[in-house]
Amino acid sequence: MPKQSANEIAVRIESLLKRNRLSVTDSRRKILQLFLEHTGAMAHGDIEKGAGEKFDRVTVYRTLQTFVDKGIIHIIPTADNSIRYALCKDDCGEGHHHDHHIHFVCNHCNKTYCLDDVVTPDIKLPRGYSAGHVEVVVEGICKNCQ
Amino acid sequence: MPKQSANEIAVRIESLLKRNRLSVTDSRRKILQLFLEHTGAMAHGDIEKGAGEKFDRVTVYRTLQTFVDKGIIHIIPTADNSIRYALCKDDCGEGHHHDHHIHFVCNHCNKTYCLDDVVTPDIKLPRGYSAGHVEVVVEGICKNCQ
DNA sequence: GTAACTGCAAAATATTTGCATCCTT
DNA sequence: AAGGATGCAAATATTTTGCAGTTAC
Repeated sequence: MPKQSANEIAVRIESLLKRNRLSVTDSRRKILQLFLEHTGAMAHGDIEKGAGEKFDRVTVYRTLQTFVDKGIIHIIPTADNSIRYALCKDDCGEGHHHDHHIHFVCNHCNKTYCLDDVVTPDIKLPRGYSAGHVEVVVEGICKNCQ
Repeated sequence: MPKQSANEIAVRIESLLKRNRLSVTDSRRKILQLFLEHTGAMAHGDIEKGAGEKFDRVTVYRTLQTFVDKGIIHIIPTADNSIRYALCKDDCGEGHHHDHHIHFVCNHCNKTYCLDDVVTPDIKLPRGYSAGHVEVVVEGICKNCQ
């Protein structure tokens, strides 16, 4: 991925918001910026802190909820009641997430990654069950912690 | 599965606790009973209510934590911050869970099932990542809701 | 009898809601 | 100007901790 100028990033953020019919506000810009800068997924707390203590916790809750609803970010479930959020690929939209990649949680650095190149497998279910979305979370050691 | 008498169940519960070096107390007995009676996984709230308003919320927290530590139950992550718990197979023990089955959440009845016969797939990770536990949660319509 | 477990109170956290004000369009 | 978004206060809900009393072994 080529390094982007600050300006390119700003444009990208703005277009992402406009495409989703959201007004372009400071908090939304900053939270999206965080997601773009950050490798891996972020928990609510990361976002609150990462944004430079600038805005209210309530705004973070509302902004994340809005982004999930619009398909801008998606939720990665974890076993410890601390869900994490990550950017969706561009083909997600309101009401329809299309994320078919798996997620990876490093046991060492505790980061969560979207492995966009690893597609969720087909799961053969017992008779009578029909599958919708498949969520895969692999836990292990990431490439930076080997 | 043959229907078990109340007595058989009581024996089973007691042996499960003793095998894990836990003292046999009322709350533990009742919570395990709930798990055995209940098809599918339970959230914290289900357990609190299900047990007949009998014991403290704190006891439920502590009991569930103990059971997870001992490998008696396992956690099923969800995307909505409401983790669920389900009984492990008998070969799990303290410090080592061996649950390789997938989980299924029904979008209609909202129950969560352990599909013990469906084994988690092998996931081919990018170079540099090494896999430990793989968690798969499939969302769809269960056999009772078709 | 001793260690382990429970229940209560209270603290610490996390999440949601209402409303007045401010910002984007 | 109008609708949407934010920030603050406060209401709820959730989870954790300390401790004294009770129970299992």
